[in-house]
Amino acid sequence: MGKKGIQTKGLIQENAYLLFAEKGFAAVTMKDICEVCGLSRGGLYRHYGSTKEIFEEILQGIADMDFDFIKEGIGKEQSARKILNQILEKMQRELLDEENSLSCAIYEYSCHCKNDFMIEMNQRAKQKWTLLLEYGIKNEEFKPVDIESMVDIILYAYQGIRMWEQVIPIDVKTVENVLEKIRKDLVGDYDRV
Amino acid sequence: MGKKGIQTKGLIQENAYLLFAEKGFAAVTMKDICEVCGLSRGGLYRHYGSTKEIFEEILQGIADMDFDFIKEGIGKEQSARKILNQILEKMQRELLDEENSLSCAIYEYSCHCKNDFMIEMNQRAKQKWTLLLEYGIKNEEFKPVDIESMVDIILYAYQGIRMWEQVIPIDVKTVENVLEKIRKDLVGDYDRV
Amino acid sequence: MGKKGIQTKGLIQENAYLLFAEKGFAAVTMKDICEVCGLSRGGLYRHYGSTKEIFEEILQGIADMDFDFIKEGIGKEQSARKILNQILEKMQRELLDEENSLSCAIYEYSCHCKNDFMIEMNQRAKQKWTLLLEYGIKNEEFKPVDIESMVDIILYAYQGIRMWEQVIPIDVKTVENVLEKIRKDLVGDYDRV
Amino acid sequence: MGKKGIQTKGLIQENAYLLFAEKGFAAVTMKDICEVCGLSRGGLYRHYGSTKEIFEEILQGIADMDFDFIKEGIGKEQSARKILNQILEKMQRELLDEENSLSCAIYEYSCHCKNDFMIEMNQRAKQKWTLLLEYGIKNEEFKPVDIESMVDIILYAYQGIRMWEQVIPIDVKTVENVLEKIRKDLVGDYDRV
DNA sequence: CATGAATGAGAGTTCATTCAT
DNA sequence: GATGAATGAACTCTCATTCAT
Repeated sequence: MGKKGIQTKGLIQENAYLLFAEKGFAAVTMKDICEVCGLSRGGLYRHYGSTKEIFEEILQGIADMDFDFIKEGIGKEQSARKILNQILEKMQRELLDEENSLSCAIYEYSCHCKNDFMIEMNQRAKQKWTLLLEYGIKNEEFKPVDIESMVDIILYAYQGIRMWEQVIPIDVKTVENVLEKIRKDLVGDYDRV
Repeated sequence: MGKKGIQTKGLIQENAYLLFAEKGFAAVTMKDICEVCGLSRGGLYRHYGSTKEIFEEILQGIADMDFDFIKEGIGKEQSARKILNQILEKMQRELLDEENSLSCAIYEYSCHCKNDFMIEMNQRAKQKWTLLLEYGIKNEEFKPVDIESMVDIILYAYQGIRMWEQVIPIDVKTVENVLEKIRKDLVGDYDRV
Repeated sequence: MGKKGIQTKGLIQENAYLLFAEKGFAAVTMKDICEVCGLSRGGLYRHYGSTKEIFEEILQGIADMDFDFIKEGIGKEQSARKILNQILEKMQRELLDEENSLSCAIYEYSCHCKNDFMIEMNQRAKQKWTLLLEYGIKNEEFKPVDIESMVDIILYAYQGIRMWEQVIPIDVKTVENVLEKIRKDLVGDYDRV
Repeated sequence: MGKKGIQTKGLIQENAYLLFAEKGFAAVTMKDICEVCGLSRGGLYRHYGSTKEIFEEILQGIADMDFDFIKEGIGKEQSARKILNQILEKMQRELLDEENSLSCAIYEYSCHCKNDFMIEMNQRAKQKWTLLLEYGIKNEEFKPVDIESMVDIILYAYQGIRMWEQVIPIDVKTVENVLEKIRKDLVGDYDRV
């Protein structure tokens, strides 16, 4: 594939992303994508054979950008509380930027095209949180919670909000409530960095 | 509308339910519903003008069957812990019966047809849990948690699982973990009814 | 057919008339007629098998009410000019009451269901005018015009206006122009009754 | 739009014209047009979204070819009588070629899709005739008739025949009668070019 | 007589997909 | 690589028409 081809693929991904964020997965047609990309039918098909294919490449791109700073932080022997705060802040930012969220689309995609993509994503997230909790508890920075339960509730509450905010208006307060409860469950009331 | 008509509407709802549970909302066509109901095109259109219409009637039916036993329980001055256990058991049953869950469909529907239905459902659920927590705390059956945070995390964790179990395999353990954590946060380790 | 049946047929004709006047012939469906009559499908079909059937009965009713006062007038040896004025006034009234005109519908019907109905109507009209012109010329009340040409131009100009007023706004002036020219061609400028 | 597209549009217009002339406006479906054009459904929709759209383009084409030789003739200071004879001959040719007349279709179209197209066509025609009559009277080639009445009767009689010949058989004689009367009203009996 | 449920044919419309240019 | 014309399948929706009640 030449330089031009790669460029066009990039263009397609960018425009398709916005479309998926806006309309979900199933409602987006190849025709729609042609239009937002200013590309002809044949032109699009030269690069991708279906919306599924395009979507999967977008997902792959996202997965690759995942937050690796947990591992990094632990490697650098940073404070567990500091890492926790960073994550919670990142989560908050994401939860409040509902606009450009692919949540709907990802969910629809997953329901329709059963595959292991989501399973992997989920496992990765679980692993990271487990790592962090073990690290924090070992260092006596976190309370000795039941790690498994805690990780489960963190992840599903996060995902729950992430998805429902597409459907019902969720105010900042709710997001703060949930994140704050997580923080308290882990570090108690002592402090807040 | 005669007796026959009501019967047919019921038939349509039952069959459509299964279809929506299986395929989500958007992927179901009027034609599909015709087929599963053994009804002709015109016959179906006699009763419903769109999948949306059918889906909304199904949702309404569900909403009407909502768990009112919280209010009842409080009215009868039952133990808060007993009520809690009942709810948690109900939630568990629902979470483990992923097969017939409309979660996907509801979510898709909500994303595509923005309306107040979900908002109402959410508010109702919040109200009920708030009621229960206030009641339990007042009676000193529950720990004096921050009610708002607790309710938020309960609901979103529940919804998070409910939805993601359509996408990734969730084992019984996870469900138990989450529900158990909720129970512990409220009543501590003392007992389990 | 019982009394009730005749009543219902009358009801159907009245309501269908308005519908045909409003929407033309082809655009009216049996369903539409059911609705305006407040009748069920089966109920309507008991009386008429198609819109064509209904329309033809309506037309028959109209044809029967045709202006027979030309013959009457001549029989009573009335003045030809007086009869002419009566007819022209009647035509004017009809041309100005475009609202309830079946023109569109009749035309559509005729185009689609070629039959002799229109031919008969046309011939009858020609006969009557010919009669009147012969009578008037014989009595030296009318100028000695070429009867055939005159009758043709009268009838087609009338029909032309009748139809086009459904499509373009025709002002009173135009109607008066045309009718006045007919009068002048026949009786000259002497007088106006 | 490429060369191929323009070709196809032309093909569609030609074939659709014949269909409209045969069946009127409303009775023609997109499917019918597909068939006569030997085009697939999607292929037709590529170019036109509805029969209305196609019909309007055909009408536009006709309007553009309108008889401009009145203006030309006057510009070249031709004899008014000569111009009149040309027009009358053209009208006669049109009135006798009922086969390919869009009259029915235009009328139906106008009844159903009220718009200014017909009004414009009508005004244009009136203007031209008025121009000619003024010119002829000024040059003392025509009798000093009342221009407005005369124009009205000419146009509506013409339209009347044009439309009714779709419905009732009109013989050559009738057409000649009407046109001859117009000629006589204007130039008298002196001569015939 | 009248109702309204049901059938089935057919029109409108939209797309994924292919292909000549 | 890219264009846009064309195909054909699938879906939505509307009716004429029938029939059990």
